This record gives sequence, structure tokens and C-alpha cells, in this order.
Amino acid sequence: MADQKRMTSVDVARMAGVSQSTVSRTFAGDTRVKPETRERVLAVAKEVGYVPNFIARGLSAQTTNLVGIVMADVASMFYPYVLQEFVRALQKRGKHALVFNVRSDGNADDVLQETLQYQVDALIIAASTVSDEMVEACARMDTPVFLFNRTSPHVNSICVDNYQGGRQIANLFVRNEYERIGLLAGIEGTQTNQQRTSGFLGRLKEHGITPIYEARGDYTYKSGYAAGRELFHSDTPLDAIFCASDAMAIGLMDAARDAGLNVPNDIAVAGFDGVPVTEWAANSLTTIEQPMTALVKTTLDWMDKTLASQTWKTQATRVKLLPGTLMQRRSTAASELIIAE
Amino acid sequence: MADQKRMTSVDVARMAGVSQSTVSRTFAGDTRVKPETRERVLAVAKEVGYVPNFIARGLSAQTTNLVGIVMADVASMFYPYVLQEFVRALQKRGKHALVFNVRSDGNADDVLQETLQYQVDALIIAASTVSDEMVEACARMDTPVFLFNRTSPHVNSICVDNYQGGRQIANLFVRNEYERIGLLAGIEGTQTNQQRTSGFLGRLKEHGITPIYEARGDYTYKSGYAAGRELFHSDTPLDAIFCASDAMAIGLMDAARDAGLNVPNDIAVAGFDGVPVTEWAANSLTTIEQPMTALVKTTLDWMDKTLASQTWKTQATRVKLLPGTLMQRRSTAASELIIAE
DNA sequence: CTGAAAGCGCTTACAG
DNA sequence: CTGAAAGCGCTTACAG
Repeated sequence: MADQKRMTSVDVARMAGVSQSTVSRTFAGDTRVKPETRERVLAVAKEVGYVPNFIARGLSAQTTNLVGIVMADVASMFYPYVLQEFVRALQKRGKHALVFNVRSDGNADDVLQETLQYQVDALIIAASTVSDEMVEACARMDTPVFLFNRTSPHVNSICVDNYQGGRQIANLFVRNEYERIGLLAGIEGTQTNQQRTSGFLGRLKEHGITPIYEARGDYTYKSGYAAGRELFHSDTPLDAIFCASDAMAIGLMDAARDAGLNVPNDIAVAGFDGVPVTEWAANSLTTIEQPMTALVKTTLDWMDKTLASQTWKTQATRVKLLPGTLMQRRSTAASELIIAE
Repeated sequence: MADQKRMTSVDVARMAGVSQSTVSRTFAGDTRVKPETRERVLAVAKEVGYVPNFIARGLSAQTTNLVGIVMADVASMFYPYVLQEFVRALQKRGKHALVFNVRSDGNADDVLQETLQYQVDALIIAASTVSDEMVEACARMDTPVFLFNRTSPHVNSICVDNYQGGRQIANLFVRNEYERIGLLAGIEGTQTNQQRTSGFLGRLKEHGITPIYEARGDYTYKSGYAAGRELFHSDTPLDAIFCASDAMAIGLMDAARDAGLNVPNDIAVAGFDGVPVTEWAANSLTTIEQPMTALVKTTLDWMDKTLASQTWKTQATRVKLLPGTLMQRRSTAASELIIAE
């Protein structure tokens, strides 16, 4: 039980009677190694508990299999699932997630430097903005960058189609013949909010409808609840309201209930994101569900292809938009449906 | 804009007219470097965009500043916050999180190997079990391991005091003079469930009370809702019920509402964990709040101290329990209080 | 199919 | 205060 030092490929080589190169090749899956040799090496390695040192491999091979993931804080209810999905999917691809956190109102520059120092193979930035200089710095390090759920003309981006989602909600409202319509927008100036609301408002306008009530929240439950209190204490009866995030929509629904109102009979509510709580019985919220698995898969497939390509730095920046799915639930059910139930 | 290759300390040394050692020392914060030299090096580095390569540093210095975090999936509602807190706190300490995911029902062995190959300085395992052999393997790699929110006699562990939390809920129930009491337990055989329920049941027994209703869920909202439906369709009126997780408690409350019952007037409900949704107006759930920040800080302080110590491998394994905080909310409010409101 | 050897980009005694 | 040099544990042409 004395302090046996860490085993290295040299130790294994000596014990197996081969060269260090052969040990290395064995673990790299080099098919040129003779099967018997390979087995002998593996046997010795197993016996002494040797596994390759990825840090040394990274330095030597100039590729770490590390992917940096920069996330804003979890306030949004959506990101924890995104993060988990990335971690899992990367693991399956033999890569690993080096996770960084930034404040939701900051940009990612601060931590990007550190990420690059770990020689990550690629960088995924979710819910933060990056400066053009930083993108330049990443290019100098040969590190491709992907913006997740945000778009930029200067960075490859993957995002749900927020604009189209807003339009889908508007279409639903029109189909359900709601007339007195409200909008609870998200944080002013954020791209997400701008796209969701402009899709919604634009489509309504095409039908000659203008919302009679507009308020603004910060995407949180709390702000939705507060907006709801204000709305329901005013004398502005609405047929329906679209909230730019699920959390706000649920807050607003709770405020409605506290004000003695019934959703959807007194007011219909729709959200955006499709987080699990929207399915909860008490909520049953109509929403645009983000295609999370597809978003993550698209990002990682793109990343893999980029890493395999020699010429990615010369390729034009692209934005990939994936459609969300309208989930119609009780919060916007037409009354016949409710009765039929 | 030609493909300038990555800058190294050798390049900077040449351009600054010093040795590579001096560049290295400058970035390591070695105080022996003469201030003027230091400034010159830093100026050149900045100009050419040089930053040290952490992978090379890791290989050379035998310490990566990487901490492996192994997490079960986010089903529990609690882990996303834990993960974010760890990532943030590690960043502040100049370390970084290499995150791995395991299925909630599996143990962490599968991914531990990979973690070790990245030469992480330490390993934090949340919500998974580890085999003794794996702990042994970590010790061979000189990698200290910490179990988070689970305890083990063979691994250093940090956990909320689940047993005491269960007792606190029982105390509250007794104080509120609830007599017909129910329990919605979590997954059988999990340590968390065992401790929470045995604390609760033990304390009740001391008061001569035996629950008249016991059911079991899997910690999720869905299982809580299902248990609630069953309970409220049976003829077992209860004064109060303790659910072993917040998610189950909220599911059960929603089922109560759907059955036309009022919480707390018809039935009082208490949960465990203190996740943000318990504060939501519609829920206002009494619960034991996990001291998340303190749990994370305790873990990292312990880790830092361990890494600084030469003798940690000879020290006895310890378990650190932190008390949770009883948050009394509307779901268990005595009726007078509600009227007084 | 295998080995000897250079090299990845740092840290760190050692010498001055 | 600074430099020359060994070494961290791998990968990968190159030679056979």
C-alpha cells in the first residue's frame, strides 16, 4: 500500500516487453498493432491500472477533446436542460464539457480567455453575447465558436425560430377568435424578446389586430406574477395574452387564479420555451416548445463537421434556425373542448 | 491575416529579449522577476495575444486546476442550482468544472475513469454512488473524492441533515396539532428517502403518533400528482402530509386543488429541498430548505484544504452534515394565521 | 508490425 | 534576479 506512483506508458511498455510507442498505439486504437501484442499490452495495463493521461495526449496531439460551454445563469428555467443535454451528448461523442458561468447580463468575453487557455477544441456559448474581438481571438486559436439560442451575423449560430414561434401563437389566437389581446414582453433589447414579440405582433397586424394591453417582465415567474396582478386589478379584460417566456406565463396564470379568474375561460394564456413545468396539471400551458434535442444535435454535428474540415475558417458564417412546436394545452382551450372533456 | 501560429512562451521570450523561464515566471506570478522585466514581458504578450497554455502547464506542474463534477440527471429540480453554484464558486477560486453526467439510477464508476484521465485535481460526485474499488482507484491517482448530498463511510461526504429535517417537519405537524397524518415517501432504498422518512416517523412516534396513510413516489411532480389523485379519491381524510421532495409536494397540492380541496384548510402539505418553485405564489410550500451555498462552500473549502495538505490520504473519512432551514409557508399555515392575513 | 527519437509548451530545481 | 536544461507523458513522422 506504499505510494505507488502513477503508471505511465513507459512502465507498461517495460512490463509488456514492448516499446512505449506500441503502448501508445494500442490505446489509440491503431490497427497496425498485432492482435497478440495488443492483448498483452492491454492485459498489463489492466493489471497495473494504467489509463492514458489525456493532458499529455492533449499537449502532444494538439487536441484535447474538451469543449467549452459558456452558460448564463439558470434563471430562465430552460438552460439547466440545455446544459445537461450538451454534457450527455458530448460524452457520447467522446468529448467532454468544460463548463463556465457568466452573469446573464454580461457578455462572455471575461471567461472566454480562460476557456481558450485550456485549448478547448470548440466553444459553445449559450445566452451571452461575444465581442467581435473575442471571436477574432478564437479564430487565432483555431477554435470554432457556436452561439446557442442567439444569433449573430459574425458567429455561427443555432437558434429556435423565435419569430416564427411568435407568429404561431398569433395564428392560434386568431383561430380561437380572441379579440382583446395582450402581450407580456421580455427584457427590452434582448434578441429573443424582439423576435418573439415582433413575430407575434406582425402576424396579428396582418389580421388587423392590435393588442390593447402591453407590459414587460424579465422572463421570471415573479415578474409574470407581478404583471398579472397589475393587469387583473386594472379594468382591462382580455381574451388572451401571450407571454414571452413560460415562467412569466405561469406567474401570470397564478395571479389570475388569485384574482378569482379562470384560465382559459376568463383569459387564455400562452408562453414560450416548453419547459417541463408547462406540462404540470395545474399549469397545462400552451407554449412553443423549443426543439432542445435537435438544437443540441445540430450544434454538435456542425461542430464535428467543422473540426474535421481543414477550411472552416474561410467559410461564411451561418445561422441555423429550427422551428419550435406549438403545444396546445388547456390554457388556450376553446370552451367547447373543455366541456367535451 | 495569414495563418499566424499560436504564440508560445518561447516566441514571447525571443521578442522580449529574455529567457523562456522568465516568461513562465512572469505568468506564474513569481515575485522574483524584476518589475521592469515583468512589464516588458507582459507588454509583448499582450501585443501578440499570448496567454499560457494550461494543458502544457498541467502536464508540467502536475496540477490542472480542473475539478471533475459528476451529476445525475436534473430530474430532481435541485441539481441544476447545485451545478451552477459549483461552476461559479470554482471559477472564483481559479479552478474549472469538467462536468460529467450519469443516469440517476446508475453509479458513477463508468465515467470516473474518464474524469481521472483528465488528471482532475479533485472529484465531486453528486447524486450517485461510487464503488469502493473506484475510490481506491482515485486514491492511487492522488485524487481526493467528495460525495455531495449523499453520505458514505468510505468517502468524504457533505450533506444536508435529512434526518433532522424530517424531524423538523414532524415537530411542525405536532405543534400545529395535526392528527391524521400522511407520508409520501421517495424512492425506496435511497439514502435520502430513508433519512427523511425515518427522521419524520421517529419524531412522530416519540409523540405517540403513527401515520394513517403511506404512499411512495419517485421524487417527481408526476408521481406526487398521481399519489394525490389516489389519496383524494380514497376515503382517507388527512390533516397533513409530508412529501419527501418539493416536486412531489407540489404535484400533490395540484391534485388536491383539482379534487376541490383547499391547502392548507383541508390538508396541510410539507415538502423537502427548498427549490425556487416552492416560493411561487400558487404553491407557497412549507419545506426544509437545503443550505445550498453553504453546502457548496463547505465542499470547496474542504477540497482546498485537502489539496494543500500532504497527508490527506492518511486522514480518516468524515461526513459533514449541515442543517436545513424550516421554511413555514401557507401550505401549513394554521387557520388563524390565514384569517389574520 | 515495431522501435528510436523529436517534439508538444510549459515548470522547476540548479547554478550563477 | 535570470538562464540553461531536464522533464512532465504522450503522439507521430521516419526508418526498418
